[in-house]
Order: sequence, then C-alpha cells, then structure tokens
Amino acid sequence: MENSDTFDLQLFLPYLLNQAAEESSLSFQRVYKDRYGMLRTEWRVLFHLGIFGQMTARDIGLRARLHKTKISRAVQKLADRRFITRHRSDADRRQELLELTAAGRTAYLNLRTIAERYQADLGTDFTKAELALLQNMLQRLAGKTGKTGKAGKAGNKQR
Amino acid sequence: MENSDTFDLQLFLPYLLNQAAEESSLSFQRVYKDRYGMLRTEWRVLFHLGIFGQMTARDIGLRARLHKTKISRAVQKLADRRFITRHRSDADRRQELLELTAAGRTAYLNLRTIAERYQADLGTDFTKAELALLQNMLQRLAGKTGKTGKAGKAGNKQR
DNA sequence: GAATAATAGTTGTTTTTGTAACTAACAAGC
DNA sequence: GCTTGTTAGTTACAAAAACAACTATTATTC
Repeated sequence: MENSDTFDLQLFLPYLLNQAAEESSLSFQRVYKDRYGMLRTEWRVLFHLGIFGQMTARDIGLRARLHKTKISRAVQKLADRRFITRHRSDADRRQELLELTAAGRTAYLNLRTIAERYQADLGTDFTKAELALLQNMLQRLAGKTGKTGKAGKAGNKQR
Repeated sequence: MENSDTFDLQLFLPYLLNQAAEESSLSFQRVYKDRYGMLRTEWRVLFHLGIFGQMTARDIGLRARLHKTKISRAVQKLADRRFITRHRSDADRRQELLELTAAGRTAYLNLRTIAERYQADLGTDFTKAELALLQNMLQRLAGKTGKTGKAGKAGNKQR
C-alpha cells in the first residue's frame, strides 16, 4: 500500500477555480481574439470604458485589479486600432482621459451581446438560485483580503 | 444620458471566475514559488505524481489538461531538482515513467498539508453545503463540452 | 515488410507577462 | 520656492506561456 493518497485535487479550490475559469473563458476568448485580435486585458479595458464611460488608466486598474503596465499596453493597442481616444487631463496633466470611439463602442456592444448570450445560456445548466449563489461565493472569494471587506492597503500594487 | 450601461461585469462568469481564481491562487502560489521555486505547472505535476503514483507525461496531460510542452518543461525542472525520476518504459519506449523521489514526496506532502489547511480555512467563510455546491458547479463548468458530460473528442489538444 | 500515419516527448521561436527602472507632473514640508 | 516624496504612465529587460516544427518510436495498411 503506502500509496493510497486521498487528496482530491479536483476539489482544491485554487485548482478547480482555474480549470473552471479557463474553460469558461474559452468560447468568449475565441470571439475577442479571432474576431477583434484582442487580448484579455484589452477586452477588459474596452468593457470598462463601455460601461463606465470616460476613465483614466488608473481608474481601470483599481476596478479591474490590473497592473498599470498591462493597462498601458492594452491602451496603446486599443488606441492604435482606433477603438479609444486619449486626452491629457487639464486638471492633472499626468493623467489621460480614455474614451471609446464609435468603432470602439460598436465592438464593445458586439462583445457585450455575446457576453450576455453566454450568461443567458448558463440558465440551461443552472437554476437562477444556484447561479446567484455561485456569483455571490465567487465575489466573496475574489474580494480582496477576504472577510474584512476592506480594499487592503491601497497603493497601486496589482497583478 | 446616453451612457447608462447596465452590463454587470462583476457577474460575468469568465471575468468573475478569473478574479476568484487569481485571488484564491495567491496564497498557495507564494508557498510553492517562494519556498520551492516552483511554477504552477510544476506543483500540478508534483501533485499528480503524489496522488496517482507512477504516470507518464501523457497521462498527466490528459488529467490536468496541460499542454505537453508545458509538462515537458515542468518535468525537466522537477528532475533537475531531484523531485522526480524518469525511466523509459519497456512496453513503449517513447514513453517515460515518472515517479516522485523521497525528496519529491516530502515536498508534495508538505504542500498538500498547506493545501488541506487552505481548504479547511474555507469552512470559516462558507458552510459545508455551500462549499459542496460551489465545487459541484465549478466542476460542471470545468467539465469539457459542458452539458453532455462527455470528455470531448480525445486527441491531445490541450492548453 | 516497406510506406504512411500517428503518438510521446523535446526543442526553437514568437508572444505575452512580470518586474524594475524611468520620466513627467503634482503634493507637502519647511 | 525649493527640496523631498508621490503618483500616472511608459519603457526596457527578464521570465513564462503559446505555438510550430522536430526526433524517435510505435501502429497501420497495403
């Protein structure tokens, strides 16, 4: 014997979450990647601007928990493709105000429709209550520093 | 007006899952990275060998859904660090039989203990029933090709 | 049993990420 | 108002991931 190990990797959350995340990201990834040549950070930036309107890179970083270099690069690419415009802020000339162009908005709306369809399709596999609980638990897991709810030490130390 | 967008990114599963996965991976990553200098693929390979005993790279790839090049490199590093041994199979001399060394087993047991502690700590935030449901849903989400439950087309096309 | 295809695993090259160091602008303290 | 410290964002370099092409071996087919 000596090798009847009973640890169930499939239930270990850091592992299981990654598997689920990768799998669920796949179909959506094919769209933003194949159709728009976007990277993950890029669609995220696009969505933030689509949802919240004008933002700075910093704002996006705080909301999406993305490192500023990732955002900087995503912003460059999105600007190259004329999906966003960048204007230096008058109030603080270090900052840049980012905004979707018409083309960017179109891409966003297009992707958003697909995202909504994805979410709706989940209704086939899960009940509304299940889904709500899942989302709630995931948000708790994702929520920085867990139970305290605080945003954890500020700074701009993201991943 | 014209910009009252109501799409809730925080509830979009491919996004939310990634956030939760990243966050939950963090504390465990610090251990295998800082203490053992391992990469994600490396601890996964280590765990598979710890749990299932002797396996080939191919077996691991199928179980963990990892691309063979990733495994190949993880195996090299683990062998360099004397955590695993590799023996060419007599039955099929293309294959290599991988196994933990004593040192590898020690590292595995050590990490497993930490993983178990992590899981146990989740009991603080979630009830047993909640956790079971979460795991069940995540497995359904992770399960290839969703609702059919089938393993989806074999091949060795992983990520 | 030779030719063709398929598989296990490796290696090389290109993308993408992570990290640290940098520039420019602002803020505070004195 | 000048020195010191912060912050927004970029750039350069190192580490890791993705992808394609390769070698060696086994399986298939005629």
